[in-house]
Amino acid sequence: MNIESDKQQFRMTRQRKVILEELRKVTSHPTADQVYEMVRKRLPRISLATVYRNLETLSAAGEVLKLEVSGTQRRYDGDTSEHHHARCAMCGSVIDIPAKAFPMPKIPSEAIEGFDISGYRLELTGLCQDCRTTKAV
Amino acid sequence: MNIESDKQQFRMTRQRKVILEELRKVTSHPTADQVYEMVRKRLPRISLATVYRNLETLSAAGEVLKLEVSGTQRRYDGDTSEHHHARCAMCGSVIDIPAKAFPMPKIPSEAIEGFDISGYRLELTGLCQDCRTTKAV
DNA sequence: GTCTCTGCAAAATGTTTGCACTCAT
DNA sequence: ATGAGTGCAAACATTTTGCAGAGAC
Repeated sequence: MNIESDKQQFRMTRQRKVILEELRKVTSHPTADQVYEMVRKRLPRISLATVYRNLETLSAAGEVLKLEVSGTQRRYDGDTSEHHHARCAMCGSVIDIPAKAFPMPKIPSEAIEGFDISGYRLELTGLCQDCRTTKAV
Repeated sequence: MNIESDKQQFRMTRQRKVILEELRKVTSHPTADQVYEMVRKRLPRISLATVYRNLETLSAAGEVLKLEVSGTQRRYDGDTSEHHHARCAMCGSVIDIPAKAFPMPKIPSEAIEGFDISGYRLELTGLCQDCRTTKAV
């Protein structure tokens, strides 16, 4: 096997570049179709399938995070640094929580009950500021 | 409005009873169609829609938990006591982790960055015993 | 008898895939 | 020039819903 064989395989297409740029711009954790709408303003002929494929590719490459939060739709995050997510029970929006605002216990190095833990995913729930100040429903 | 008006509205139909019984029997966090298969052995004519409707009703009533774990399908848990879940990265199975095996920090009473936290959902990831002992893939 | 619940089928939702063409390398 | 990437449409998987009839209360 060639030493060069594991070089960059991804082609930075216009679509991929714009998707990544738009995702990096926002902190709103958009769904695939929200990304589609954002990107469509710059590339009107892009298809939703391309958005899905690129979000998959970019998350596999570690450029964006694929979030598995509550709700029916998957969400994507352009910020790959360590942080938690909080989801508003009322409006469903997802905001970032800095890791140090809610420090997690260390993962035990020994297996818990036969399960070897390597990581965790924490989703906080509650009410966002908007929904709290607009309590009157 | 009548003082009696908020009495029990749920009818304990045969279908609902069997679904609850089957879910209480297992610790495997089955998906809706797995529940369907379990229940079908006792009620061959039940429909998948009825299973979905009853899982919804039972979770709204607090009798079972509707889990929002990673993956494409929703899972249900007949055990409503406090515990975490760990999902095997290899086979996708979900097991229970007792709350005291992985104690969580207290939720700060003050809002974090404008977000009023009321709860959390923790999903541990790693390898289950089966997949660890069968490392050779 | 009333009104919730059921089974069935059809619809809705979110995501993935096959294919011929395009374009980054 | 090559093959990864694209747009389109169609397929797919999961969940929800409309409706007429059944059954719990």
